[in-house]
Amino acid sequence: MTTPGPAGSTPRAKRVDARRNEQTLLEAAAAVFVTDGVDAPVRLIAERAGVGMGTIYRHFPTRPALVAAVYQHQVEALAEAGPALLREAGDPAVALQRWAAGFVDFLVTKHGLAGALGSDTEGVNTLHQYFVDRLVPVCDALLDAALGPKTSGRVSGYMLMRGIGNLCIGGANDPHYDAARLANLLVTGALTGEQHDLDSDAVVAPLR
Amino acid sequence: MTTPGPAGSTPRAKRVDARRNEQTLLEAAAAVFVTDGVDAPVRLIAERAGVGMGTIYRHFPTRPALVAAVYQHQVEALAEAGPALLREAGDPAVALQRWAAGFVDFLVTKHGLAGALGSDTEGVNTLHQYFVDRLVPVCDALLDAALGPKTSGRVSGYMLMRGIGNLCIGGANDPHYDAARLANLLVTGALTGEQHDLDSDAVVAPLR
DNA sequence: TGCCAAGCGGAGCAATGCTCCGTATTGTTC
DNA sequence: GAACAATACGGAGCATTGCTCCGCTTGGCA
Repeated sequence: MTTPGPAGSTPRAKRVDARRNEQTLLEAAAAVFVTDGVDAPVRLIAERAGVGMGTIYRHFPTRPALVAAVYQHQVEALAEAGPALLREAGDPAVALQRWAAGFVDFLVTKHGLAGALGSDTEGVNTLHQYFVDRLVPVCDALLDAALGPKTSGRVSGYMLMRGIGNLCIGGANDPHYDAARLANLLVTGALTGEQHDLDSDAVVAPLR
Repeated sequence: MTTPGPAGSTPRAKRVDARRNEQTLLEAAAAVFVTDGVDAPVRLIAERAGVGMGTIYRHFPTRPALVAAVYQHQVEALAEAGPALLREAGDPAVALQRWAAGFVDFLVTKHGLAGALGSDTEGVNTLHQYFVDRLVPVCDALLDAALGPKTSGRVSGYMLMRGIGNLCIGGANDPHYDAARLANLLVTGALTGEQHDLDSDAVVAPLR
């Protein structure tokens, strides 16, 4: 459904200036994201690309969509790294730890990406959606390999990834915060299994 | 330094209308936070309190400061729950797990609090600061009790709390996400200790 | 009662994501 | 090569934020 495809009348290819602008925009956005972080204003990207606001929004329906497009390659690489690690590493648990480390590194390298990923507003966050669709199956496969076939209580790849993603928020500006370390601990916890005897009500009651 | 104190000439007590407005504002803010989440616009709070924008900003220098003031009681309760749990529970590890569960419950109950907490912009986020000052020592004490006196490699209370806080971001709107569960796993990981053999470069290299 | 510091309200500023529409460019058709 | 849609472009403008500024009001002391 994403490629034009020969359904109905041929929808006529994009004009060359359109294609060129799309490319220019991707490059400009990538550059701006490096210098100003993923939260850089759209206007800045437009200016850098020598293009108007409207042009951006014709090519990318929303801001997150642009971000998703910029990082598409890297997400792809990460997705492919999963099976590869499983082959190379002897222990599937190690493979999972390494893959998680790679994911963390990717997120913290791009300032603010993790944060942008987390804002699941309205359920129509393209960025979030794209990451989930592409990477969750990979993560699930790693978990399966490490813990055996999925049991009902086991943590899902989706949860683990969202957890890691959230841990990567706000890492910069804070030398005392180490997202990689925390993610490692989280994965360790996921591999270890859950402690089940908690009854939080004792603590929680006085707080409401 | 926060209370007027008898340094220099007595600075004259606040006027009654000012005190009344401050109280009204705290109540209005609490109410709005419940219905609209912690991210509710300041204008809305002012309107609800029947008060102008300026009044809010005279009483609370910045938006996060208002949020901090609103949740002061609960934070206090959570801080006091730490030592209590340590006394009651036989196992310090269990005490830590329970305390963490209470922290999570507090954060997810208030829509968006965790997110507001995370935005450490400019280093002058009162909200963040307040939580850290009051709760980190408690968390450290629990960790000490569970893992013995602090060793160089051990995760710090600060990191653990920030990690848990981040895990609580975006929990609502997503039935598949369970912050409490992830936090539990993270604490389990922290109690278990770290896996040290990761060499993320193998995964990471192709991503940059 | 008169005075004035303390307090108040809300218009206004700057930043941001996104939309709208008049204008310019492209590529097809003759 | 010229005419003419269809497509694409630019950027002014809208709505929403957090926060500031300043003229007016009011509490409380003398």
